[in-house]
Amino acid sequence: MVPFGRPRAERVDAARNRLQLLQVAREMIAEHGVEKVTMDGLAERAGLGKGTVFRRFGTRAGIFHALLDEDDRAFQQTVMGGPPPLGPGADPVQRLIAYGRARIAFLLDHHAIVRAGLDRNQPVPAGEHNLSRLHIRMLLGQAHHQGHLDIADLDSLAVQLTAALEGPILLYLSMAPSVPADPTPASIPLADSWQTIVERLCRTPSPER
Amino acid sequence: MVPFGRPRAERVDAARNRLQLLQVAREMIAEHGVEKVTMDGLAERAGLGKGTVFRRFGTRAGIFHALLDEDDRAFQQTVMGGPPPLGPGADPVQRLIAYGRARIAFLLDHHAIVRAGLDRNQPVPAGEHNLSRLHIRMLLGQAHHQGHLDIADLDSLAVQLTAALEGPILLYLSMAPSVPADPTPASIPLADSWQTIVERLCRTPSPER
DNA sequence: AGCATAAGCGGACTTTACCCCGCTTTATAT
DNA sequence: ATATAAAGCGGGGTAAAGTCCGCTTATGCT
Repeated sequence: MVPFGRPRAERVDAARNRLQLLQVAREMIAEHGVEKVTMDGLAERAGLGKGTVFRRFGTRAGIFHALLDEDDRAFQQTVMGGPPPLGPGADPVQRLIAYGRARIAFLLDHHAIVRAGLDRNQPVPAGEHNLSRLHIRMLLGQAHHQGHLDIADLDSLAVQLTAALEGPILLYLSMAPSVPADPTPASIPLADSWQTIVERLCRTPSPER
Repeated sequence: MVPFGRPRAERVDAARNRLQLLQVAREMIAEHGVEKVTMDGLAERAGLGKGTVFRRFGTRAGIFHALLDEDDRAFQQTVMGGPPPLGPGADPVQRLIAYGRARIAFLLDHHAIVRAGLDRNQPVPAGEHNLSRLHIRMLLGQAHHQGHLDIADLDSLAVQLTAALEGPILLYLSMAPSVPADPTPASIPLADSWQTIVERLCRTPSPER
């Protein structure tokens, strides 16, 4: 009588609508940019009611959050299962450096959506299970275990490194509507100084720089 | 005919209203918290029109920005002219560490206002003339000049250190409406790992830790 | 197949940030 | 002292986020 464990799978109409809304949202972003995506407009264009949109995503930021999640999954795949140094197998310090470079590129690629996903009520899409923070924390733990690092409070360090990595893009980078062409040039100084920070923090065994 | 240089000083009625609005805003924050400060409510309680509020502050975030500026001035004073190691006179690396500790405490003290001042349109109160970034940049320059630091791109490094310092509070720290009592305990791990980062980045001459 | 129930749905309603523009007040030049 | 132009002021108007609640539909059980 009470199907306890599972909260009853998502209804098929709900799933269809969710996908539909995400799809329409991407179209609207491609056509007019994130600023022009309104809840009313999205609902109307998808042929649904506004209540439905809010039920699925809770808040405007939630839409962009869901959008980012889709793309993030591919990124996580290469981090968790791809080839070294990004994927497993390489030295943890090398992986940290590679992760930072890849993450900066990813965030710049998606920066419009990332920023639209910020919500001034509620901390950040990232409070507890921020994947960057978790991954950085894990690599710090491994580095520590292998003797590259002798620091006590790895948790706080991970928080601050995550902020150092993502903060510039989330907070400071001009969100000028110009998403001109090549995000790479902007990313290089950030990536280089990320590498510097990591190398100095962890006495890297092979300072090949 | 055209008083070129100066853009004609602020009118006295405007100045009076500005102070009045700031004062009333503080009262409303003290009574019901930042969330309850609405533009209409503020205008009405100050006995002014809504248009006036927007003219003075441009946006809701602008109010909190102005409020923070007032308190920030005192903080800057102690940084620019107070006793070492926060003020001038101490070793730049020691000053960096002291600055981080002081800044974390300041931000936690004001975190409700700080967060209310964030605006999802427009980068951050901080894009170009973020005082933290500027101060950090200056101290890095001094450290470099004194040979504590041999890094090329001090500008990017300053951006990332600023994010490491302020990001956790701006982004990740739970903005739970509970601003319970003593923000200090939360600040200590952050401050300690800030010190760690700075010390490792700059070959501190006297690692007294 | 039929039924009970939880989930989904829609759109009117409320709240709030922000815009606009005609009127008033202040500061300056003569 | 008076004229004039710029700045300030007010409050009604718009748009968009988010809430509510009665109606509809899928789902799982028998």
